[in-house]
Amino acid sequence: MSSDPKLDNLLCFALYSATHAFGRVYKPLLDDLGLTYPQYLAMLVLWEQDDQTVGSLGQRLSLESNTLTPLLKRLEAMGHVQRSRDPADERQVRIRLTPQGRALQEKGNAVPACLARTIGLDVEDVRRMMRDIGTLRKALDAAAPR
Amino acid sequence: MSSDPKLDNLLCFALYSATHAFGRVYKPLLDDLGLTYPQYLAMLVLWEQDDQTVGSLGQRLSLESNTLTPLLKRLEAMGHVQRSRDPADERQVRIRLTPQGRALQEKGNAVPACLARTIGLDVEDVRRMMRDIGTLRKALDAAAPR
DNA sequence: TACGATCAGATCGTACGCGATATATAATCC
DNA sequence: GGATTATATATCGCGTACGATCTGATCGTA
Repeated sequence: MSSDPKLDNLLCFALYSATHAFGRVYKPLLDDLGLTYPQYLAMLVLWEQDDQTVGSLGQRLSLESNTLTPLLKRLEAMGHVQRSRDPADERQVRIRLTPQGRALQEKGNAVPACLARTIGLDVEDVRRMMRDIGTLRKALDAAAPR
Repeated sequence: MSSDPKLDNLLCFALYSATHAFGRVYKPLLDDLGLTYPQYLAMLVLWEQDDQTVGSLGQRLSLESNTLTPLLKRLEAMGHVQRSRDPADERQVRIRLTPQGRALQEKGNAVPACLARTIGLDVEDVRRMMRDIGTLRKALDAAAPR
């Protein structure tokens, strides 16, 4: 009834492949900061809102502690964040930016704009894609309940 | 001059996050086939065109031998493909489907349609996203020459 | 033909993602 | 208040991604 699925017809592959391509473009810029892409995302979240738990970071990034804990330990080893148990609830670990981590924000903020210039996308196209991907996200999250 | 970049405004994060969400939806279906998502992509490419080199598979998937070699060895260990040096050019390794690997295609072909039903996306939306992501891909590839 | 350059894969090390499980703390219920 | 359950994070194992490097095969050219 329907023809065989081809790689190039699959939305999932288009996304998968574009995501990796994005990573390759980000790489040289993030090398300047000494961060990997996921580390940069975590720092972005902390720059938006300091002093968060591992859980709230994970919710923001759709990542679990099994991914975040080692990543955050690396950020701590680099001196960008400080990890400490919340005295009020010892189960939680609060992540706080160090002065060094806060200082990195200036360089970090410049990255997306620099990238936008490099890639040179139409603003309206980007807006439309953000909307479409948002719709997709909702459908995907509904299909794979946590 | 411009405000600080926020996670939710970044196209790269939308893509990154949607890609992972897609993976979560694929997981249970691919578990049935005993394949991971990248392994499934490799099989898709081979179902389209059997008897390819590691390099041509890599070009198709935008992956290098450092990723593909172990992945293909796993597919070989599972009995889905056969890896052998090309006698005409011993540098190349040709990947061929085994009867078992070919037999898997029937189940494999059903996956995307099943997924489409589960997610229930509008066909026109998908078409537009494929176009937009194609444009993006070109811009990204131009910005990060191999 | 001989030798340096190039090419195709493979190997190694690091860092994600994530399923499964462990551990410790808090909340709940008799 | 003591046992049970739930919650937050950590640990472990496996499979990608990918930079850097290695190995072996082929090509170019003198």
